[in-house]
Amino acid sequence: MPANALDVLDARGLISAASDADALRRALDRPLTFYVGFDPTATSLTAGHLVTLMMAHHLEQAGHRPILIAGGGTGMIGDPSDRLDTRALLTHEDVAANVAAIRTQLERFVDLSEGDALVLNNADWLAELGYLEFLRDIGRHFSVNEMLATDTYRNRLDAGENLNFIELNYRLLQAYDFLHLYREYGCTLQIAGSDQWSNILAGVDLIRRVERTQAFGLVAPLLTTAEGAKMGKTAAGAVWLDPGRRPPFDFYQFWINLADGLVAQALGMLTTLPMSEVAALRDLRGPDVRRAKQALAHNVTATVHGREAADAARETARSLFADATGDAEAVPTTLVTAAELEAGISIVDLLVRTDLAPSRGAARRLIAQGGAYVGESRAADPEAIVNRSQVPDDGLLLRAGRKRYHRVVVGP
RNA sequence: GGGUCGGUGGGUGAGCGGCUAAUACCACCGGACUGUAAAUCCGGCGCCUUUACGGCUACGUAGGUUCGAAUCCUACCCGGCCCA
Repeated sequence: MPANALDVLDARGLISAASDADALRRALDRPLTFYVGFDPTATSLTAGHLVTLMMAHHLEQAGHRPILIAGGGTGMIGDPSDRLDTRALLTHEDVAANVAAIRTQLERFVDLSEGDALVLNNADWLAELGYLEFLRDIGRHFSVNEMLATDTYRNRLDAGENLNFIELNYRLLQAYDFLHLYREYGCTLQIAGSDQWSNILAGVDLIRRVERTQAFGLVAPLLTTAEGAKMGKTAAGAVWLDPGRRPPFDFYQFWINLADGLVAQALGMLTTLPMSEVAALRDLRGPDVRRAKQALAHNVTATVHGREAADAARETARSLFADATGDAEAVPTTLVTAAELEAGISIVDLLVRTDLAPSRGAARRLIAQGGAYVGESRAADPEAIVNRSQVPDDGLLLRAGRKRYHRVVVGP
């Protein structure tokens, strides 16, 4: 008899609230169908989505059926949760493209190849809703007083920010999704991050009122930075799961560079390591915390980008930061044509080309402040030119600051 | 629809005719120290360049007044509050 999924999630620190824990535990004794939604606001998911993806992963492992919703319908609206500003509306085309792109990423976490796991687009049922019908059948179950009393909406009002009608309706649509999935697929559990708690409860309530059935909600704590900000974004941009937007090596490095205080939590929530191993890693102190970070980074990178990419990232990181053995295979690479190199490229241009500097001015600044390296040597002269002869066959390694690396390779 | 207040750089938010590429704080970047961590200290943080008391662009949008405008005027767009 395998452990109850609720206990598995709880042990990993993935539960922040459950709508009726005792009844849910009983329900999880037998296979059930659960769902989790993702807003298609970009062509890639980010590190911030990992928490719910892992929840789904563990539930599936425990024998439950996942339904993953790429929210093409709700994505048209924009979730106001946790935001004080109004979201920009996405076009139909954007949403469709994003949904398609995200779908492939979901497969990393949930096995869609066999069994009856589903990926659905809620636009399929939301788009055909009749307004009058929706108001009459669904809208009547929602109290505006109650909605305005919840943090999500009250914060907006208290802050003197605009809250438009579209956003007020987001909750109804999400609740309707849950109802629809219950009716069509027998889905009785919705999971998400804790910012979705009240939206989920709205769905649970709706199902109870309309179907006279108990459904459940389960939310995970949000991983936050040391400052309490939502994790998953850095100044350099979001931590995309798409290898094209955030190379696996950089993704690995993101986890290595995580603040110590977050490591214990992240090990439980985001890795697939057995809890016995997690417990041991959590006991590490001082410089040894790096070992925990390596385990974290490798495991998460392997989940997202595959074992091979994770191994390569780890080897490269070791050679760059530890022993300087091994090679820098996995460092993000930019191709520069032989012709360009024959003519010579200024170091400033190269820093911009490789995204190590956002502008030429920033590149000059970087050099002036002593933060730019070409190979092993610190670049002192912003006017310096890099020639073909300076680029070895395996590429010229550029460095910005202490730990941002990029390689230049002679291309066609 | 009426009244009123407001829209400034990634965020909060000063400035209210020249001294302002624009105070301050946060975030961020580089250096030192370290454990590829945190804290701390130092420097930086619109774009371009021949790096210069240089050029260009920028304070919701479009015009206007002025030798000179983020700062004044007009119209429009967007938002808060009050009234309907």
